[in-house]
Amino acid sequence: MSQLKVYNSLTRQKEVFESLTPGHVGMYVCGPTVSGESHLGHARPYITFDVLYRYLTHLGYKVRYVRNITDAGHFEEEGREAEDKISKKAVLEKLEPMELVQKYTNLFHWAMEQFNTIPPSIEPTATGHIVEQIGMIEEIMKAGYAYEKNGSVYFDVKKYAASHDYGKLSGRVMDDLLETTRELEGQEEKRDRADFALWKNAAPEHIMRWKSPWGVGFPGWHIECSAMATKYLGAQFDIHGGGMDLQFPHHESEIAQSTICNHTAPVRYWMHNNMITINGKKMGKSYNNVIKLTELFSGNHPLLEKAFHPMTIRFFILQTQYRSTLDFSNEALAAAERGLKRLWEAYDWMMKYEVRDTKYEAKDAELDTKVNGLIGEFAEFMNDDLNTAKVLANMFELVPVINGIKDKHIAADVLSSSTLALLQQQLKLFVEDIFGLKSVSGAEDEKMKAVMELLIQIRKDAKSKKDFVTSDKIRNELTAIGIQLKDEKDGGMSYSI
RNA sequence: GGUCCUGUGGCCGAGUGGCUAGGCAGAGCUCUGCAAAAGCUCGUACAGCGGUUCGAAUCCGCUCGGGACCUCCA
Repeated sequence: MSQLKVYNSLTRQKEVFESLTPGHVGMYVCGPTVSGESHLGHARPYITFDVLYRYLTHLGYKVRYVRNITDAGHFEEEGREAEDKISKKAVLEKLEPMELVQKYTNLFHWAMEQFNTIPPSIEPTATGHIVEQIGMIEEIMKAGYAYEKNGSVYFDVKKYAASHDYGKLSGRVMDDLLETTRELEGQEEKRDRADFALWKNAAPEHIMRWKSPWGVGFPGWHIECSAMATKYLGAQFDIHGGGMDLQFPHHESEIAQSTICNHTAPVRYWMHNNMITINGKKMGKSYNNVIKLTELFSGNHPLLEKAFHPMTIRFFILQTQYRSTLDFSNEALAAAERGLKRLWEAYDWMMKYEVRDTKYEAKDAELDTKVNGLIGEFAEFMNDDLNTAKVLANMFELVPVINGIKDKHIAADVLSSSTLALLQQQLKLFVEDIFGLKSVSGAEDEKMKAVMELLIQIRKDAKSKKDFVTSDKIRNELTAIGIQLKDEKDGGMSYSI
C-alpha cells in the first residue's frame, strides 16, 4: 500500500503526508465571504477538500476540519473610501449587516448540503473572533513587526522579509514586490507599499465596527484566518487549503503574521485548488462571468442551456485533478451528467447484487485479476495527490463488467466470490463514502414505487398479449413525464427518474 | 512590465521517455415487437519548429496561442 502524497505549494512538489500528531489531522480551509451568493467557482474548493476530509477520515485519521465564515467585510476596493463590503450592500438592500450575513450563510449551507459535503468540525465566524484577532495584532506589535498610524495597524513586511522569506509560498521576490505593487490611493499611511493592514480605522459610515486599543475599527483581511486557525488548530497544523488565487497575498500574509505571533511556520502542507474557468477565463466577480449556484441548479442563466443537478457538478469537479483548471461549458456538464448516470446505474445495480454465500473461484482468471487490479488502484490514485480523475476512469472500466453480469453477457461466476464482494465493498467506499456521490433521482416514496410497479405489471401483461399499443403508450407517456422505462434482458423492467 | 502555469482526437479531460487512459458525442454490429439501455468494434490526438535519446505527448531551446497572480477574489 502506498502512502498518501500531496502537492505542497510551499515546496512545489508532492510530499508524503505525515500528520503532526499521530492519528490526528488539523485542516483549515478558507471559507466563503457571506456578503453575496456563492458561484460555481466557489464549489470547487469545498468539494475538493470535502473529498480530502473524507479520505483522511477513511485512512483512520481523526480530522478537525475548520472552515471559516467571513462575515466581517473588508475593503470594497482599496484606494476608494475604505468601505466595508457588507455594510455597503446592506445599505443598498436595506438590511442589517447581520441579516445579510445570516441570509447568505444559510444559502451557503444549503448549497453545501446539495453538494453532499460534510459540514466542517468547526465553522468559526470572523465577527465572533474579534478579541482573538486584536490579541494577535498586539502580539505582532509587541514583537516589533507592526506599527500603528492614524488608528490603523500595518504589518511591516520589509522588516519581516529581512529575517524571513516573504514570498516563499507564492514564489515572489521581495524586490519585485516593492516595485510592482500597484500605485494605490490611501496608501500613504504605510511605511512601505508591500505592507498590509492588520487593523483598519473605521470611517464614521461603517456599520460594522469594534473598539480596539487603536480606536474604533475593523480587522484586516488576513488576520481572521491566522487568529482562528491558531485558536482551533494550534500554532502549527497540518493542512491549509484554499483557491490558488488566495496564495498571494492572503496566504503569504497569513504565514507572516502567524510566524511572528507564534514563532513557528503555521502550516506544513499548503494545498491549492485551481480555478474553474468559463471560456478560458477565471470565473469571478471582476470578470462579470459568474454563474451562481442557485442559477446552476435551476438553469436560470443566459449561459445555461439547462439546469444541472448538484451531483452532476460534484462529479464534473471530480473528473479533473484539483490542480488543473476546469473549463465550464454546457457540453462538458452534459457529458458529466450522462457519465454519472451510467456510472450510477451500474453502481446501484451492483450494490443490490447478492453474492452467493458459498465461496468459489473465478472462471476467468484474467478478468478477475484485471478487476482486482482496477479496484486496487483506487487507493493508489487517491494517494497520488487525490487523482480523482483516474479513480473515476477505473470505475468506468468496471462499468462494462458490471453491466455484462447484469445483462448476462458475462456469467456471474467469471469473477470469484471474493472479487465480487470486494467490488461491492470498494465501490461503496469510494463512490459514496469518499467521493460523496449520491443518487440523482431524489428519494422516491413507497407510494410512487407501488404505482410504478403497477404500471410495469400492466405493461408486461400487454406485452405478453402482444398488445404493443398499450405497452408503448405506457412507456411513451412515462417518457413524456420524465421517467425512462427500460426492458431488461431478463424480461424485467427498470425505470429511472 | 514582473513572477508562474498551460496548449492533448468533435468536446471535456488522465498521462511517471517505450505499454489502450477515461467520459461525452459520432460510426458499425449484437440483443430487441419497436424503442431505450446495455455489450462489442472503430477514430491512432498530443500548438509549431529545432534539439537530446535507440526511442518523446512526456526532457531542453525557440516561436506562436491561452491563462493565473502582482488589486477584492475559491
